[in-house]
Amino acid sequence: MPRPARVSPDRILAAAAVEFAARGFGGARVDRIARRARVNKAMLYYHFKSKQGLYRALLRRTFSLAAARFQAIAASDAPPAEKVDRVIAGLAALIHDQEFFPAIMMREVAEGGAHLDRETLLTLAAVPRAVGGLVQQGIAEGAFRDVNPLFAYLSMLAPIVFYLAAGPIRKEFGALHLEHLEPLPVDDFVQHMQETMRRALARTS
Amino acid sequence: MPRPARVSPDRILAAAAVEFAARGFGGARVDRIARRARVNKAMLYYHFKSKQGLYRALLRRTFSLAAARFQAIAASDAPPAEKVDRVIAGLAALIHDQEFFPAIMMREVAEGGAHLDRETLLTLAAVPRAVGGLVQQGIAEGAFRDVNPLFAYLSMLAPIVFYLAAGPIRKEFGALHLEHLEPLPVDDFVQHMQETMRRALARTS
DNA sequence: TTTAGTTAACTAACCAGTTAGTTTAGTCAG
DNA sequence: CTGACTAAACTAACTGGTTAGTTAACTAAA
Repeated sequence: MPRPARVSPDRILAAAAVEFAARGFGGARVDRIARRARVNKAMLYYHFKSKQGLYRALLRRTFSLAAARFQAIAASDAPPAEKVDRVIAGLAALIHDQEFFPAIMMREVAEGGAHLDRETLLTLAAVPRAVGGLVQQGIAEGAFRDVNPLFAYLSMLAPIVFYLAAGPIRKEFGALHLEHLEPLPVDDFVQHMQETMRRALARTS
Repeated sequence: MPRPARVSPDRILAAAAVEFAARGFGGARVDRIARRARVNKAMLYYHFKSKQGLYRALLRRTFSLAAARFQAIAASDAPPAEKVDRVIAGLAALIHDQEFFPAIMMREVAEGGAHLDRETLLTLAAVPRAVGGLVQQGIAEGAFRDVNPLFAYLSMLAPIVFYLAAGPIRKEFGALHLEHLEPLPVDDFVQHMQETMRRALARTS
């Protein structure tokens, strides 16, 4: 029988999330992740084999969480417009629990998936597929006008990711006393995006 | 009189743009930038003092270009709705010329402006201010409904930046034969965002 | 001669990954 | 029950390659 782990890999993943979100794959330091997780660096290699392996494990876990959430919304029997509302609010809620998500998402997009293997890419792809499918169904039902589902996916989720990733830099602006760039409640922005998408997808112009 | 530079700092900036966009500040290697620019590494330190100095110079140049473009649109006498159309198309055009822009922008947002000094932050802030001002004017003129200008800025530009930054990763998806994620013409997406924003900002629901 | 521009070679620090060895929990023969 | 045995969990110290930044010598134009 294997001796139960005293150090859960979850603690390493949590520390890795902070480090990768703040500095990116190339800027992240394995020693720093180990120190933050209060774990010997070799334990990290014992559990995840390499820096890349750790990174991929983190992304798979994160993206599958997001995809599951959106698939559940798509499978529900709410009207299409309400599903879109829930997707937008759901992403904001997901990010509330997983603060590192937007930064890592934006970095990985910027990097062109350079550190991802086939399996991780497939997990990531499930996210736009779930949302795109939900939009397509709304079009088929006649609830939405005829838009490209991938376009709709991007126009509803990119602003949320951007807004929440930009929290720290808005704080920097605040320190410079720049008007009109003060932080505002997340819920207000969620509502704004819900209204925007309702108007963007409505069949009657 | 100073001997004219045989190696223009512009070539170093161009090489730096590629490297920083592809790998981020932490992942970028100064030697690689120097090699790509066909310049001795010491020349890079001669002109830009440090890796950080080079990075900041690149961002200042890029952001001031974007801000100037949007300020010109804001100052024109077109109707507000058309100004928004032009801002969206203008960003896409800017990125067409400066392919590295979306990746660097997304990374810097993710990093919370960690490598930026006061001057560079002010240059960056000019971008949302120009666009936000244009929206506010539209509201004052009664052409737009009452929305938060910063929210409008984010919802119109984040999807464009995201879409264009995601080009490489969409290519990866394509290699895995994932349906509905194939690359589509940029102009189609620009049109989609113009229509989305026209609907989102229209005063009559 | 002065000064901006340029270079190859150097260095001190850093960093991903390894290794060799220790501890601990569970197994099982007697 | 018990003590030898096993394998997973864990650690401190190390290694070899890399990296940002420096230096000192050189070139050529004014």
